Amino acid sequence: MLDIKYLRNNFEKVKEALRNRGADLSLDDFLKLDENRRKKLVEVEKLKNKRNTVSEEIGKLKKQGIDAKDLIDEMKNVSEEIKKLDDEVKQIEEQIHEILINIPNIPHKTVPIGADETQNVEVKKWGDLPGFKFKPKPHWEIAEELDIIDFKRAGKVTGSRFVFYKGLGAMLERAVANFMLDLHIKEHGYVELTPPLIVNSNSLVGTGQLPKFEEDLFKLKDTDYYLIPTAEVPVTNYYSNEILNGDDLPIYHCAYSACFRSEAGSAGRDTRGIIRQHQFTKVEMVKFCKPEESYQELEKMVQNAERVLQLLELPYRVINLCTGDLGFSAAKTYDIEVWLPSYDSYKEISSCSNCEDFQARRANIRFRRTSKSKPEFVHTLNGSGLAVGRTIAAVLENYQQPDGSVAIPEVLRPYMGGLNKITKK
RNA sequence: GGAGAGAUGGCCGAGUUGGUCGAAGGCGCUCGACUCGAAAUCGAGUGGGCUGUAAAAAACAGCCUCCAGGGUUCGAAUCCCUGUCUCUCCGCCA
Repeated sequence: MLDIKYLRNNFEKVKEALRNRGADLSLDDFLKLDENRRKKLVEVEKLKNKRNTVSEEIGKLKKQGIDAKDLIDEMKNVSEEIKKLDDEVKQIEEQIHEILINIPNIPHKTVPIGADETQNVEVKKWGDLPGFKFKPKPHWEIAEELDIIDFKRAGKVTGSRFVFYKGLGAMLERAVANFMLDLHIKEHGYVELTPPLIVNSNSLVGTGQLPKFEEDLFKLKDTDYYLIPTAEVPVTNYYSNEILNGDDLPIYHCAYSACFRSEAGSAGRDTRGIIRQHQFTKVEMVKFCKPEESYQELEKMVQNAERVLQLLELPYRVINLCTGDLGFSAAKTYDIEVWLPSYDSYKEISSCSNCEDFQARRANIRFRRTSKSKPEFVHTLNGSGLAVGRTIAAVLENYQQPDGSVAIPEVLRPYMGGLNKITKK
């Protein structure tokens, strides 16, 4: 959510920023509503002041046993008038809130201006692409042949876009997750949280998935609960409605969780394999920091995510998303894309965003620089570190051998009981 | 799921026959005095949001805020309704 004062005073600037994002929003009503609200507030506050002072007087008179009937009658009218005006103000405020809550974040000045993903800017490339001397297979074929992922039975048990990991596949899933967690906890300074996988709508508004993107979520019937689409939601909201101590910032949390996405509107995309699932696991990184340090923290977070791929020795590139490709809450986002031979291209495996104070304002997360200072909104960041399913796909494809087996990356072996290879039975 | 109790400021905790209650008292914290310094003691201060004076800061004034949302009333922390959460007991369960 934008600061209402900022919007009021930088109206044209905001409109331009939204145009760059391709967000077609009409803000025309805003200024009028805003002005009207303040006019009405002055009016009603004056009346409330009168009511407060006179009511106090009535109390005093009654204590002395003096009849205050005239004053009470007068106040009846005042109270009615107040009720009427209060309703009007409330209605206006709802309209203003409706507008504010649907405005996406303003892109940072270092974000390239562009209409869509074709105008994203590659900022880094790492690693050598595998030079196969045989025809590499896509991960779903490798996995089925090794009997480590079962697509068919998941379809039977649940439906499309679900899988069972099986045997060494299931172990690999745990290994990848534990490797990532240990790295972030022990070397990058993150404190692990195991979050609820179900959150209420308020939390989803806090991080920006609601109210605009409800169709992407799984909602639990007849409740206010949703399955989380990412651990970013519970972890960011962990500090909602709190005022943090400035000395404790920056705060780093990581969380391993399942994520649930309806994938509405992506029918037909990535239908094979484990790239696009309704349920997948992910290690998420979330940071809370002071405004002046958030961009430096974003760079560090990207490095933390990159480190996972470097240690796994998987080739990747880093992309600076352009204005037209930014997510709703993000002011700046780097995507990390891993090399996937079956796609003959790079595929997103992490997305690291600085949301500045956009989520903090929605979720009301503040901090005090010193015990005497006024509260300020923190900046929040989030990034995948990494998506586990896509990492497994990348490992299977990049580490496949001519005989159909898959070598296990060095750093994962301790997590696989020392195993160095997954072979056919 | 059934029965009961509760939710007050950073924390503890008064206030529940409605009327100077934004809220006693204590702790904590900040500043000052005392001290070579510290402790102890004494004094002062100490929530948040919104609006106006104003374009902004300091300041001042007003409004809102005692879990949330409604209601009764001239007036609600106090009364009524709904919801959320916490605790105790019973049942069930990993």
